[in-house]
Amino acid sequence: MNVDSSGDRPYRADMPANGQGFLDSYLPYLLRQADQTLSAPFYDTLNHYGVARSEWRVLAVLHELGDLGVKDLANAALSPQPTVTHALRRLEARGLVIRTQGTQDKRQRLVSVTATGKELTQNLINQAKALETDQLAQADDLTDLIAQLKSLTATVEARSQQLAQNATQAG
Amino acid sequence: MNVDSSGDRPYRADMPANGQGFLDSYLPYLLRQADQTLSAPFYDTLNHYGVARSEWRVLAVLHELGDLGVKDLANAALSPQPTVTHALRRLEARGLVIRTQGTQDKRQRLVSVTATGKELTQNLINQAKALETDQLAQADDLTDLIAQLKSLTATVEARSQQLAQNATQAG
DNA sequence: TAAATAAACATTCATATGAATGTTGACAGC
DNA sequence: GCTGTCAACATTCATATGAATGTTTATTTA
Repeated sequence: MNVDSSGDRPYRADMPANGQGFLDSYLPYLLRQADQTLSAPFYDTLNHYGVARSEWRVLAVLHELGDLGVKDLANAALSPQPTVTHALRRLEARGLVIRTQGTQDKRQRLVSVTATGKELTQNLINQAKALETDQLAQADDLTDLIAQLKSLTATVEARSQQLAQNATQAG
Repeated sequence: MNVDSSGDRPYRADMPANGQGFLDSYLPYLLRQADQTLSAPFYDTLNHYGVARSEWRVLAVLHELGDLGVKDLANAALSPQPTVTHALRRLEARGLVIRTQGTQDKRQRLVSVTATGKELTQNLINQAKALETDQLAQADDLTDLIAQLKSLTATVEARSQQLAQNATQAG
């Protein structure tokens, strides 16, 4: 594991040599490292637009899935519900989304993106795509990696469900 | 992209169908999703020990690499320097680490883990390993995935360096 | 060597985060 | 139709986070 004391690259580290450590092959570490390395330049973009990361995640999900309730939004945005509610309040204050009362279930709040919000979202997505394209130009083919990530998540998710099931039965 | 409004699984989402969206194949999203799905149970463990995530990252890195200065620590822990300094203050207050003045460079603070800290770290790592083993029991072989992640990070990192280099020359 | 510059770490401070909890509405059993 | 239970979202509040900046020591330059 090489930390590179000299170069000026915050948030990152390489870790080859040093024998077989723990972190060296700890998946969450590697996943987070890859995420940060890929996302770093895009975070500058978000900063430029004054958009928090939680807000970006909400916008991206709404773009992907259309109008959604807060719970589904939180699930898809990989964020806790209160974090999403806070983000929505800020986005609504900026006129980027609107929350309407649910028709069936009056507890629900259906979140939709305004025209302005859609424009901003599209800009952000374009930028994200452009950055990714540039970054991955030199990289190997990724279809395999993507498939493995999805499979991994699905498998672990299923396992977690199974455990929750058992816990419920056991009481 | 299926959000699953019913089941009770915060922080997660599956996203198959719905055609080819953006998020659906956006690597940072998939990486973060995998990370969260894998890490979720371990976060309960951290909670149980009263250890913040940033603190865990610091301890894990120190375990892996031995005594380190704050900057190298921050790099390897994938965290900003102020975050690490805060974490260190808390860890030091709990008697889990100590900071000593650097011998060569008196600006540096060499961070080392106390006996208590090492014990706690070992417990946490054992728990992380146990959880991971259980989670990945059903999963396919991961050596390939790990290699791809490392390669991806290295490639993108190199590209980023290259850009920084050009910027400096141009400046 | 004095001065300017930069590097390592600490500190300040505004803000995002999320755990805990509150509020409102749905829904089951009676 | 009541009553209890649960679900969806909002709110409160203590805390982690990190950008900006300060302080101290190295290092370079004149």
